[in-house]
Parts: sequence; C-alpha cells; structure tokens
Amino acid sequence: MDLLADLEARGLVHDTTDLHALRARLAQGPIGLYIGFDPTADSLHVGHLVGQLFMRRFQMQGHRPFPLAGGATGMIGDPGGRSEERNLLDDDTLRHNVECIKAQLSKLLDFEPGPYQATLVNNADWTTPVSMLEFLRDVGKHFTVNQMIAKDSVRSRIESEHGISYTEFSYMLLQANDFRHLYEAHGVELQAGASDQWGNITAGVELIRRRLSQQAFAITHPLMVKSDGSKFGKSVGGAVWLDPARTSPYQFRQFWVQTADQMVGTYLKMLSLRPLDELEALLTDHATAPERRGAQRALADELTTMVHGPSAADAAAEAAGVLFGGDPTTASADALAVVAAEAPSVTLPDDIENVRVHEFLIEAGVAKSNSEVARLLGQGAVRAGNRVLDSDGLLSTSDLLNGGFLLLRKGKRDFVVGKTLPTG
RNA sequence: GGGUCGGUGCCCGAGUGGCCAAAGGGAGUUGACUGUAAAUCAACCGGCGUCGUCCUACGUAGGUUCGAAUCCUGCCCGGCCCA
Repeated sequence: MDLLADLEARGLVHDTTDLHALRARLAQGPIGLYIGFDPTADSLHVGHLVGQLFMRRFQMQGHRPFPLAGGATGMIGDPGGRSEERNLLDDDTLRHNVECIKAQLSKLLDFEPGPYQATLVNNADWTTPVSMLEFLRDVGKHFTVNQMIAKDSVRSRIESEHGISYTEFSYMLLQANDFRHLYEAHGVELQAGASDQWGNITAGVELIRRRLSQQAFAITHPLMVKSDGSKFGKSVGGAVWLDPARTSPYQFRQFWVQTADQMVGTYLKMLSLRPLDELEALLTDHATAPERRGAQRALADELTTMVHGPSAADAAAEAAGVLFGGDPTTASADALAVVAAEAPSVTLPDDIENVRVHEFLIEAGVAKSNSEVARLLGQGAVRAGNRVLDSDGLLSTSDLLNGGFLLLRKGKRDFVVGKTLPTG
C-alpha cells in the first residue's frame, strides 16, 4: 500500500489536484511539503494535530516537511470558515504566539539533520520585506478578481451580512505567494491542509504554474468534527490545547478517553501513526466490548505520549486509573498523591471544618463563578469523598481521606484533589 | 450623499412604555439511565461570599417619563434601494 492509498484508507484525503500525477511524483522520490498554522493563539489545540501528523506520515516515508508558522498571514486573518472579520492581533502578541507555536510544531516532527529533516519556516521572513507595489506586480497580477470571488471562502463572506474587508480578501494571495516562495527556495512541491484551505492552496498551485511554469500539488484532509458535526476540540472550559500549562496532560488524555464510540474509529485512523491493520484489530475488539473503551484508551495513550512524552502520559494514565478504576475514596495516600500531581488540585487551609467549597472549585477551573458553584450545589453535583454537599457547600474535617487529602468531585467526571500544605 | 430596514444574552431569534434578567430554539452545565460512550427524559442556564424593591445588560451618547429593550435626538455599524 503506497502512502496515498494509506491516507485514503484512513479517511485523510478530502481532495487532491491531479491524483495520478501526484502518485507518480511521489513514486519518483522524496518531495517537500508544507502546511501552514496561523498564530491566532499562543498554543495549538487538538484540531491542529491532524495536520501535524499528516506531515509526519509523509516524513515517515522519507519526505521533507516544512511546518509553517504564519507570522505574516496571522496579521491578516483567513476569511474562510467564519462569518465576520477577525480581530487583528498586535505585533507583540503575534511574535509571542509564533514563538510558542514553533516550539509545539517542533515536537511532532523529526528535526534531526538528515535527508528528510523537517524545517520550520515563518512566512513573515519573506513577506515583510516585499513592498506593496512589488507584491501587486509579482503576485496580484497573476490573479483575476473573478476567480478570487468565486472561491467558496470568499463568496460566502460576500454573501454574508457583514461582508469581507479588502484585507481579508487579500489573504489567499499571501498564502499563494508562500507556496511559490517555498517552491523556489526549498523545492516544496506539495501543500497540504484542512479542506477549508482548498481555495487558498489551489491559488498557490496556479501562481506556481503561471509564474514559474511548474507543476505543484495540493492535497487536503477533512476537518475533524464531533459526532454531531460541530467543531472539534472543545471540552470543559474551552479548547483542548497542546500547551500543558493550558491543558494538563491528564486533562488532555481524559479528552480522548471520553471520545464517543461512534467517533473513535474515525479519530484513530486519522490520528494514530500505527499501521492500519493494527487499528482494524483494535476496532474489532472494541466493537465486541465497547464498555472496555480499549480503542479510546489506545488513542489517548498514543496521543498523550506524542504530545507530552511517555512519563507524563504514564502519570496521567495512573491518575485516571485511581479516579475511575473503582472507589477513589479508598485509594492509598500514595495513589492520591499521584492524582494530586496530575489532576486539577488546590491547596487547603489547615482547618477545613465549615469552609465553603466554592473557591476550591473555581481555583481548580471546574467552575467559573460562585453563582455557578451555587447552582451545582443546588443540583447535588458536588461531592466531597462520597458525600453529596448540600446547598451551603460547607466542608467537614471528616471528609478528609488518607494522608489528609480531600477528593472533590463535580458531576461524574471532574475531580479536584485538595491537599494540605506539607508543613500544616 | 439620499431613502429605507435593522443592530437584543455564548449563537440564532421574539419582544414595540410597567407583568423583562427579557419568549422560543441551539450550544453549555447538572441529574436519572449507562460503560469515564451514545440516545432519551428532566432541571438549570448574566453577576455578586450581602441573593436583594441589588448590580450589570437589549449598538453608542444624551433626552422625555413616576417608569424605557420599547418613545425622541445625535453618533457608530450593517443590509437593501436610489444617486
């Protein structure tokens, strides 16, 4: 099975330009490929994993990946997939975001010197020096507004009530120029991306053909979605980030463990680097005994290991084992110490008798306001150990478990461990 | 530039002087049922350690009124039509 066939079997191919020519080109030898990531935040999130791993799959077959941080395009904002203008980020924020994202992009690809070494690039490097007039002459001249407004991403915005600014309208030209630059500077012949990038990517293919009279290729993968078709990667408290300071390895792993049966096969095929036949075997087992969540655990462990490393992944799994493996209130002090290090945790005062839980739940990030805690208490959703707290939310010294730990639980899945200071 | 319609809570969208923290739907949170799943049913769903004749909120700044999301004026933004 060649690379393209493998990608297709995994459901990773949404669209390609000239599939036969691309297959023939890949058979000839290593190719350079790139995917861009715009620095809209100082961390990537789980939705970006497909793209990163897409490049990884090529790299594993000897091809050269060029992850791109959009220091220039991030200043403009991609008009696709949104109904309104983006808020522009200031320079400092953007620079900070680019640096953070670069570090994350460095993790999932192989940057060791060699024939298929990954190369991190930033489109600000070649875009910033170009003058407006040069850009209009060298790039703009090769596009007609007619083709530009025909692209879905632009057309839907033109038809929306908010319209589209000239700035965002120009986005695809910048991206097209990126492709052209990488083609000339590094021999990058293939641009990949999510399906919503199709219009932008093919703009680059056309620019390369018109200006350089060369053939370049485009391939897109489907956007990851949840079972209801909504946007992927949201969890309690927002997006699931790759940055451990934003989403801890434990929470990251839990996100995948809680994947719905209906979707776990799709995610495994799109994200796992394991061979397809292994995945098929895993899914067969899963179909037989879905309650064991074998497929979810495999997915969670593999991704957590990739993103956060094996020791963090093991610790996260161990903590989850304590919390979800049986009655956690009977866990040993050692086990609870492991949990406290992984799951959201808070420091308790010396004496918790008649202290309200509110601030602990908020500090741990499982509730946003006192009002929300009050609501949760009213719904009987908060426990200390196995005791359901009543609406005043007062803790008791008798709620403490082995080793002075307090195990708070919000709903069924969110645990918070309280621990007293070692000196206290 | 002129005319006209519109700007409501996370999103969509009702509301045209008090009964409005504001119908309904979606999203979200929780409970029941389960398998850390889905589906279903139910409750909740601006904020506040004071839970109130409280604070904040119906684009924005003023005004009328005992009382305004609702009426008036200026301004900002958007759609459509005309120039």
